[in-house]
Amino acid sequence: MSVTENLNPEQIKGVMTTEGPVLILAGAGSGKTRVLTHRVAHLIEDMGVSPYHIMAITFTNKAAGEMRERVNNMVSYGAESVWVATFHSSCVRILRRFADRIGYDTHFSIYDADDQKTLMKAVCKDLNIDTKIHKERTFINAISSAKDELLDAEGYLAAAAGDFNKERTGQVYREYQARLRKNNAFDFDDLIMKTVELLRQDKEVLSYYQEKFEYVMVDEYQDTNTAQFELVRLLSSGKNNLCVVGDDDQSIYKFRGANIYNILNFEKHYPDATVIKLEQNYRSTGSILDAANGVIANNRNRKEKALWTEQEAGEKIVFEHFDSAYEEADYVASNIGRLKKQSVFEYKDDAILYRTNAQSRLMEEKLIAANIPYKIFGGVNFYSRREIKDVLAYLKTVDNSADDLSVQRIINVPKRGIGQTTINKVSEYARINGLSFFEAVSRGKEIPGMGKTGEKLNAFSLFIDRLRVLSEESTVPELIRDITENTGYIAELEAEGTDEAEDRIMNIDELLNKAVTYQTDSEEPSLSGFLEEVSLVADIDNLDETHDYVALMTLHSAKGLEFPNVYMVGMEDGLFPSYMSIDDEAEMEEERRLCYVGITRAKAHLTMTAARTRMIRGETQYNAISRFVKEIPENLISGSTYDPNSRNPADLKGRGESVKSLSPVFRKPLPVKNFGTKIEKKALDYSEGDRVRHQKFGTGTVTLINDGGKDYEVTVDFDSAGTKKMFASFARLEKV
DNA sequence: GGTTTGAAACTTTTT
DNA sequence: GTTTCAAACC
Repeated sequence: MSVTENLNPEQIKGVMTTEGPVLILAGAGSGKTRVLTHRVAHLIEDMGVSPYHIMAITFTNKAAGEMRERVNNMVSYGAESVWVATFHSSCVRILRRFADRIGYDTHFSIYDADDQKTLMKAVCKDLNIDTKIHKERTFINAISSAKDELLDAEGYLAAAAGDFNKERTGQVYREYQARLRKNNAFDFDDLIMKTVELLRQDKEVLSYYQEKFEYVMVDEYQDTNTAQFELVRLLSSGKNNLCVVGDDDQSIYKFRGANIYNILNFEKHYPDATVIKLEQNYRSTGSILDAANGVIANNRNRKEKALWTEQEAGEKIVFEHFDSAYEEADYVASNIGRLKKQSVFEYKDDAILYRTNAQSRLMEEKLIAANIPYKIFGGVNFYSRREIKDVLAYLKTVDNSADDLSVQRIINVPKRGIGQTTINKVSEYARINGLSFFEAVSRGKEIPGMGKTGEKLNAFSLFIDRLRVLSEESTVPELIRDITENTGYIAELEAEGTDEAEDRIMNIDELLNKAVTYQTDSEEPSLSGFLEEVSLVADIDNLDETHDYVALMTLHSAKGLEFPNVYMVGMEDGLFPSYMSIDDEAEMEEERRLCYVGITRAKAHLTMTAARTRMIRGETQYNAISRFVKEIPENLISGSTYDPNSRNPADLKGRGESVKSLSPVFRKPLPVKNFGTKIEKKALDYSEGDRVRHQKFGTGTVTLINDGGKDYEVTVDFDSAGTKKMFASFARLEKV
């Protein structure tokens, strides 16, 4: 088949312009993956380029997998030799081969956010920094940003001169980095930065890759950071055939160091660049597209473009406003159920998108109640569960005994009678003698003052040594089985007998399944390879085509996906846009881009919802309708509770005005729902100064009663539970 | 050395 | 409302 079949003229230009730097500005749903895959096929089939010389970098494994599959279907043979990988796994691949050239062992560990925090805690302790005052996270974030900008510890310290706080961070950075080095470990940011360091330092390695990668393509270019840009620049500067694809309107990872100027200034970096704009949208209906355009038009800092579609307007966007987040979730669940029953949409057509992971809980509850299958992506990562991290720590210990963090995590899991005191002694011994923690453990009996515990240390090190021998010839699943059985880890959980313990056993089984899959699917299975795979997968990578469930995820995770029927929930100022970004224009624009991403995920139908009251961290919040909803042209919106002029109920309450008299939405009776959260104002049988009883907090004295219009807000000074503010209808206080 | 309990912090987004 | 962490107790 011809590679230009079914492509529009601009797409064809993107496919055919193979030489030199190319910037493809691809609006949402404009077929950028199509262009990229056809481009690869064109290079191989029509131009005779060897697949070995082609590189395509993506952000997620899912995107990489899709591209590989589609290329596979288009070219006759050799597609598997194309280097299609994420930024991080590309770097791991390079480092696994050449890390020894920058002073690391190629059996390195990869540290995730939890590991970083543990390590940082130890660093702060050593430097006598009180983590109550200076949070580990603050240091980690500062170091991460520095690494995104390719600034090492010495550079950071040099730039910090005179600034006391920055100097402290610089010292923390230096020590943190020394520890990573000692543990033979990289954190996520290191993977990129150290690869750049390797390529800059070692001309041989650099020219090896420059000669290899004759054609380099980068997807989601708007989300690259400075380090990633430099990596791409280095790798592609052999033949200088670099093609980047992105959409500045979908840049949503500034907080992670993404540098939007990489795309905005691409033509400055590469003055001879060909710029191609893909503006025809093939995904969404006219209404959805107009809504997205209406919102994004409010951003000032963007490249002008006009996304258009040949599709009809289709259905209007539905907006519904509820009294509480419960009612909101209930509406979404019953709506999904109804559409399924009417055969309008399958479950797999539906996605519920939210700003924060915490919002998933309520949705989950209502979906369970409605008996609707669903799957939550993101949130608590499978690989960050305790039992999984424990098993992985064993594997990391076997793979890289210099990884003190992993050794210390499992040396007393399950309990072996090796406590903190012993660990401190061993650490001290290791430090004095310049050994790794594990080496010190092996010499446990030599450590002064160790006594009987020395035997326990010895037994542990022999166990690990045996595993290490075993790992030489056995498979990863065998190794995991050996660990969980011979340590008594599973037995301990079984003995516990709680539901939670059962869940943990199931999770370990799941890990075992993944190991089996890895062992059979991978060309050259190895322990390092398995550990690498589990470190670098994102939850979203597991969303497949054949599923039969509703997908729940954050707006961030949804980038790059599409669904026929999308619900954007929690459309409230303070939640989305987040209160964190409300008085910063740049951050507000990023939130707006996030909204744009959300809207453009929808193909046929889009519903937005908001709640007047919502519990956040145990406190009730009052939020106004998101400004983004109001930025959508009014004629595109329908919905029984839509009122663009509705005001924040909290503002009204403060001035003692009745909410009812001001906001027309409140006058419309909402359909009565048959669950117990409906707010109903009833006369109270107690007043200020009375003694009352609460189910949970016990007895107390009423100090204040506020008329909030719809409900009374009662402040009670409890005898033992302190002062609490609550709504009368929820609190069900009893006069005593 | 291990377990229990209560306070305190946390939530914006993640490869 | 949940999770994490330290102190106090066993």
